[in-house]
Parts: sequence; C-alpha cells; structure tokens
Amino acid sequence: MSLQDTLSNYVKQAVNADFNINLETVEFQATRKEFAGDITVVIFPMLRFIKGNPVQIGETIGSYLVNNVTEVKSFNVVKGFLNVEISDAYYLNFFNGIKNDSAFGFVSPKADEKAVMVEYSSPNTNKPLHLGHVRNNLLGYSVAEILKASGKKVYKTQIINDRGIHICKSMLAWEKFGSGETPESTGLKGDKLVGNYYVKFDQEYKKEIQNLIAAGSTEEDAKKNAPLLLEAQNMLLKWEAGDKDTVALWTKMNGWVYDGFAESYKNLGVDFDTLYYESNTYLLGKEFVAEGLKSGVFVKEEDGSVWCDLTEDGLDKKIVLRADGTAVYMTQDIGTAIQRIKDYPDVGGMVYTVGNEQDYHFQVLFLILKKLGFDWAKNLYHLSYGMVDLPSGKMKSREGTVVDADDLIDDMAATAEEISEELGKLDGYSTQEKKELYKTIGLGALKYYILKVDPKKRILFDPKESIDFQGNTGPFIQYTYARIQSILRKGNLNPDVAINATQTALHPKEKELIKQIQLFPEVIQNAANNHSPALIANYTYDLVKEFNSFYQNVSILGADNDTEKMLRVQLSQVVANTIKNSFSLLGVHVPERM
RNA sequence: GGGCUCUUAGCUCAGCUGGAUAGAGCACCUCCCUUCUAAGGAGGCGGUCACAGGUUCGAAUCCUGUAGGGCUCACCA
Repeated sequence: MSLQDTLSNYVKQAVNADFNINLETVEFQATRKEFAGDITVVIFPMLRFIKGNPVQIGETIGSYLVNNVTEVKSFNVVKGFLNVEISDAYYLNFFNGIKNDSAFGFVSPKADEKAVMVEYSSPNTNKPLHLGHVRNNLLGYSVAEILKASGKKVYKTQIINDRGIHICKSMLAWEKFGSGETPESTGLKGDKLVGNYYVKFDQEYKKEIQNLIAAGSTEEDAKKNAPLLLEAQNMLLKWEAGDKDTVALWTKMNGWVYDGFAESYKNLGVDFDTLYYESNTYLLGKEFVAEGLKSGVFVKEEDGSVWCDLTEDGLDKKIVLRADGTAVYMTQDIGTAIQRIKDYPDVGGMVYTVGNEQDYHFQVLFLILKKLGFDWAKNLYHLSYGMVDLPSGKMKSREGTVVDADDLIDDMAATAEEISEELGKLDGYSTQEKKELYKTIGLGALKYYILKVDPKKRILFDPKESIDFQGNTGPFIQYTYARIQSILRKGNLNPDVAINATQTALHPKEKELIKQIQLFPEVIQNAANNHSPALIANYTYDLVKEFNSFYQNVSILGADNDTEKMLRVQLSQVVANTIKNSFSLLGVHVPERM
C-alpha cells in the first residue's frame, strides 16, 4: 500500500473517531517547499461534512496521525493545510527496497491484457522527411515506449502512403527530366532525389500554366488542362490498371525512397514492428463500404457515390467512395484499421500519431468504425499534435521552406562538437567515440527540445536560433548522468549494502531526491494515460535539478562516514538509472562522459 | 459563417482530478572552480495568468461571452 493510501485510511479513522463522520475521500498534495513537512492533507473539502475551524480540525487529525502512524514524525497546520512530516526511516526503507531494481517504475506487460498498436511517421513517398515528420516520429516512438513501460504490449506500425497522383508527379518528372539519374549516379539519398523531381514537377507545371494563361486561357482552365497534369493523371490510370512499365518505374523509385527513409529512421533512432502500404490496403476498405451499404450505415447517391450521414451525431455527411468507384482517404483508413485487427487479433486498441489538421478526419473515422459495429473502435485514439511552424509560417516542401530532418540532425551534432571541443573534457576518447558522443548529445538536444513540449501545442522553430544546450535541455540532463558515472567510477559502489533505516538521518537534499525518485512509477502511468512524453521530460528535469543541487551542496565521496558515503553513492546510482530509464522512454541515449 | 483549438514573465515553456505568496529555462545583474566534470550551483530582476462576467470557502484551472492566433468544414491526402 502506498504511503498516501495508508495516510488516507488513518485520516478517515481520525475523523471517524473525533467527529463521528465517515469521509469518502481525502485530498493530498505535496507540501510546498516553504513549509515544513512532506505531504499535505487539505482540510477545506472536509468542511462540507465537519462543521468547525479548519485549523482546529487539522490539529486534531494531525495529533491522531502522530500518535497512531509510525511513519508520521510530526505535523503543523497552516490555514486549512495539515503538513505532515514523514520519518527518515520510511524513506530509507523505501530506498533500500528499490535501489537494486534497475527497472524501477516499469511494469511488465500482463499476459491477459490486450495489445496496443501505435501508428506513427506515415510519410508520403515523394519527399524527404522534414522537421514536422521529426516531431511525429519522436512522439510516436516515445508514446509507444511509454505505453510499453506502463505495462502494455505494443506494436509500432505505419501506413506508407505509396500511391496516388502525387507519386505519379515525381515519377513523371523523373521520366521526362531525369536523364536516368539514380541515387548511385548522383550520390544523393533516394528520398532526396525523388523529392527533387516532385519539386521539378511543380516548377514545370507552373510554367505550363503561365504559358496557357498567356495564350488566353483562364487560370482555372490552365490548372486543369496543363499537359503535365494530364499526363500524370494518365499515369495514375495506367498504374491502377497494372501497366507493367509504370509499375516497374513506381517500384524502382519507391525503392529509392524507402532506402532513404530507412537511413533517416536509423539516424533518428526510431523503429517499426510492422508496416502497412496503402497500395495493399486501399482495395480492402471498399469491401467494408459494401458491407456498410448492406447494413445501412452508408447510403448510395444517384450518381453512385457512397456517403455516411453523421448529421445526427453533430457532424456532416462524409463521402466514403467516389462516384467512379475509386477509394478516398477515408475508405483506405477504414480498410487499414480492420486489416490490422485481423492481422493482430491481440490488439484491442490503436493510437494514430497524426497532426491536428486531421482532427476532424479521425473523429469521423472512429465514429464510422463504431457504426460498423467494431467493439475495438472505442479504443482508438488520435494522438493529435500541433504543427511545427517557422517564423515565416508553415513549412512547404514544394516551396523549399522546410527544415530537412537529416540536415538538422547533422547540425545538432556539429554544435555538440563545437561545444565539446571548447570544453575539452574528452581526453582519451578516440575519434570514433567522439563522433558517437556528438551525435548522442546533438540528438539529445533535438529530441528533448521537441518532446518536452505538450504534444497538443504547436511549436515555433526558428532555424536561426539554434537549440539550446544549457538549462532545461537534453544535454543538461545527459551531463548530469555523465557526472554521476564519474562519481560511480571512483565511489566503490556496493549496491548490496543496506542502509540502516532506523539509525541513519537523512540530509534534506537526500530526502528530496528519494521523494522525487518515488514519483517515477506514477509519472509513467500518467504519461501513458495522457499519451504525453512531455510529462516524462518534465519529471526528469525536476529530478536532475534536484540532484545537481544535492551534488553542489553535499559532498558525496567526502562524506563524514562510510554509511553516509555509501548512501550517497547508492542514491547517485539510482538517480542515474532513473535518468537513463526515463530518457529511454524519450528515445534519448545517455553518455558515460561528456 | 459552422465546428475544434490556443492565449501564463521580454523570449521558450511547466502548472496533476479547482487549493497556500503562479513556477522553471533563456536573456539581463551579483556571487561560487587549491573540493566528486562550471554543459553546473546560490541569489536578484521580471506576471492584472488575453479581456469581461459567472459558479464557491477558494479559479490560471470549471461555465458563458468578447478580442486575437491556428486548424478544419473537398468525389485532396
């Protein structure tokens, strides 16, 4: 039983004994720094049941606690707040109990519980990844890891958007203007090469539009009738008809892109358990549209298009199949969801990591799946996140105003190198070791910068102002970890020596640290429930701040006696381990030195 | 126009299901390396929590309205 539960019971007992009233709940909060005590009972809510002066009630309950609960050392009452001080022995017992648990806070998956599928990344295969995708990937990966740590079995997946008119555009441009260029011949990453032709298409298309307008066409007509667009549309038809050459070109160019993506994913440190391709699942959705027509969930219009009427649910009518019978986005998403549950029967819910511009889409998708009668539809969650904007506004691939993912990662590592070189603490590290360290630090800065912000909020990224390495940053936390490693190398840690709980007095800084460590399991559950890596990041930052204050104010290796020293070294070790574990949930590595 | 969402210090962000004098980092100003890594620590400056009402013992937090920003309402994805 947790301390809070124990106290809660005793508070209820006290109220029953002294006021003859049965309380339903007791409200707690951490005691604020400026007051003595560790945990605070808020008296105000009790006033609805107990008539009286809150200070007196607090005094009465406080006395009861001191007399009846061994863990309670003393108390004080300020206004309606009963501040309770907990004995050092309690914290030391707790610490002795968890200090050798290298996975403290993590819950192993239960066999009988349903798994969760987390979808993230899901890029189009016609342009390289940019900062927006980076946020998506980091969020999805981190939430998946957090869910795992909270006790869920998790599958990571993505839907690869590999078909459609936009893909044909880059194919066509490459065919017309590419003169046989390949990643090998140019030395370009495959996704970059293909992305260039997507841009090229747009440029040439715009030229054609201008020419048509000059020749007397209206802008609207010009946009519709530009020869390049017609060719691209024709190419899509050929692709859908299975034309050999078109499919071969499609396969080749997508292959380039996948190779490029694989490299970026590796750079970012994200991974997937299973992949879905839109070209494989888009037909599937149609089957279920037919089913839904039979069961009356959908309605067919005179022109042949199929709709779902959601007006009774406060939404609009939504198209699920075009008049010509081809699939729309919604059709595919219906099919993909169903396919996934078929493939993984142990999955009981899914998380979709997709930007908040698609809030409405997912609201509709989930509702349709419910209407189709799938019971797992109630466990679908849209992990909706805010856009990453530049000071100039939105990032647009076709206009070249994007922050490229690979470049950004390289830049971060370069900054880490500059700072490290300047500080010069890496004597004895090989060039290779240094290079890896710079990447660890650079990625740490980038990932933490993005993940510490509430997913729902939009991020403004100014490429001119580089990401910080000081203060509330990834490198600051990594630095603390490295510092502790240095102590552990010198400290002769013996993790098995138990600290005598009843005969050891805790330094206030030590107690604060143990209290902070104690929060970790709850933070993981909270982060999982809220799908928020930011909660993990903020927790870690608080822990690290607490440790640095301890480190600066208390001598660890120079402690007065061996017990004291052992406690402090062990405590440092547990803090380091917690940093390592919490950072692993963010996908950030920690260095031995820096 | 309808729907969703956001607005907290000069800047970037915390603030758990309503609770004590709203907290961090950056920036700016002081101090602290003959002691375990100064990417650090101790302190200072800085706020009408967009605005106006309401709910109650108590509101940054809940409700309503106003202003400003974002997203969305496609046989695009």
